[in-house]
Amino acid sequence: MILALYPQLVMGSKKEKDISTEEKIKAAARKVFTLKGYAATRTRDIAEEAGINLALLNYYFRSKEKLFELVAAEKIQQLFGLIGPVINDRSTSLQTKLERIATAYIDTLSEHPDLPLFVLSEIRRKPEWLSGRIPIGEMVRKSSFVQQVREKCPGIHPIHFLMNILGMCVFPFVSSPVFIAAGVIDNNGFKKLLEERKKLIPVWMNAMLEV
Amino acid sequence: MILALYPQLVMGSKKEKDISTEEKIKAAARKVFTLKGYAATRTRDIAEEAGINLALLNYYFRSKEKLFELVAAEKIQQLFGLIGPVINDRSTSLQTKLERIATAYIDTLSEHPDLPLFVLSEIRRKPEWLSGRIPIGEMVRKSSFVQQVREKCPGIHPIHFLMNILGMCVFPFVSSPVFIAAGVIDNNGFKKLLEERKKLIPVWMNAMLEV
DNA sequence: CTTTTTGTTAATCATTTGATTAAAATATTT
DNA sequence: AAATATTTTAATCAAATGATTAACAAAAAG
Repeated sequence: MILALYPQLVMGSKKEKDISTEEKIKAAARKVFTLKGYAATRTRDIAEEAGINLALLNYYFRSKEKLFELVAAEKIQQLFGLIGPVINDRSTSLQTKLERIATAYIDTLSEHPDLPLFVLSEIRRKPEWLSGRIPIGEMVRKSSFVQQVREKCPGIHPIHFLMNILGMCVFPFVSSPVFIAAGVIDNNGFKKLLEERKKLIPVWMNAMLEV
Repeated sequence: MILALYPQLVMGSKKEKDISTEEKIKAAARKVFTLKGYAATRTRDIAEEAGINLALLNYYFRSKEKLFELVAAEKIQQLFGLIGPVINDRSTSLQTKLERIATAYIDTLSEHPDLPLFVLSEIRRKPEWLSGRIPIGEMVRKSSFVQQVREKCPGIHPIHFLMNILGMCVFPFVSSPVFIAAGVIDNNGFKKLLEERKKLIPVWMNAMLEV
């Protein structure tokens, strides 16, 4: 009866308004956490961003930590969820996979530019976070992608090529603040660069695999 | 006479022991800041790591912020100082430059694996930090490297290739916690991979430039 | 309409944390 | 050795911050 403290945990007890408020907080948390990281984020920042009273945050999510874990899990899924279906698809050629990885990552990260640095930082801070979840290791090793790379280029460990394509897709986003602050390129130039890379990266990857 | 508060600022007033203590604090700050970032670092962590009283930190460096700026400037220099001399050397071939960049970065980052994520995170947090310093933009655009890339591959913006080689060198270090936590590779495998990459990256870069 | 449950707020707590102070210890100068 | 200057420490401060509480408002149930 009085056990409906922490509504998030009570299935079916949600009313229209709850969802709206809870979602407002989650959206604010996503924004602030990904922008500033866990340590630099104050629960008051999130509350303000969400336009709600600070106490509500704890009412819905109990603690900063709990709210963060929710957001982090979501973000990790967002980043790594992309690659699984592509590299495991046995019906596509290696060429197609390379094209799909490049466009999928560049398109997604264009809309969430701070996703990679956030995830990489937080996983380094707490690696066990990832260890527990989906066994990415298995998935990668048994993937059709690794199989195809191994056939095409037997002398070299396939992880090299996974690192290369991910690096070429992701690195521009983690390094863009540097390139822009350094005056090497401006915001529009960066956008144009990304469009070009969608087509260039698969071509480059092919060239590397031919070596 | 009593103006020797904050000894760091008073030239020539340093005694043997000062340097030792000051350096102990700086070394601790380097370690903790690069490992945890600015926000997650407590001055007490640094004091403990250095084996000194907390007040001494403020005695020597006035504030957390000041100490951090010292460390950050050093780390930024450490990361970007590497590339300047190489890409500006007009007496070397493009091939040689590629080899030098790969070995310089992989060797340096092998000893300071958390350097890139630290610098990238902190520059994103405060981009004006970089803007004020050395004009990297100028240096890159006028570099012999960019010149040579432009000649070899006129159709494609040279920044692509700068991003590619930096990405292929740096990305393994920022992503290694992920690959290791995910069980895709272990620590020894990672070391071996890095050794291989020193030779492979220049070869791959050449292949890309031929496309 | 009354009662009960759920959602929201302002005020407050307890802890953490960056920084300071005043005094003690150590070194340097005269 | 005495006087002075410098380094180090323990104790403390004030602000920031995550979290709670108690009261109130709104909604749902009876």
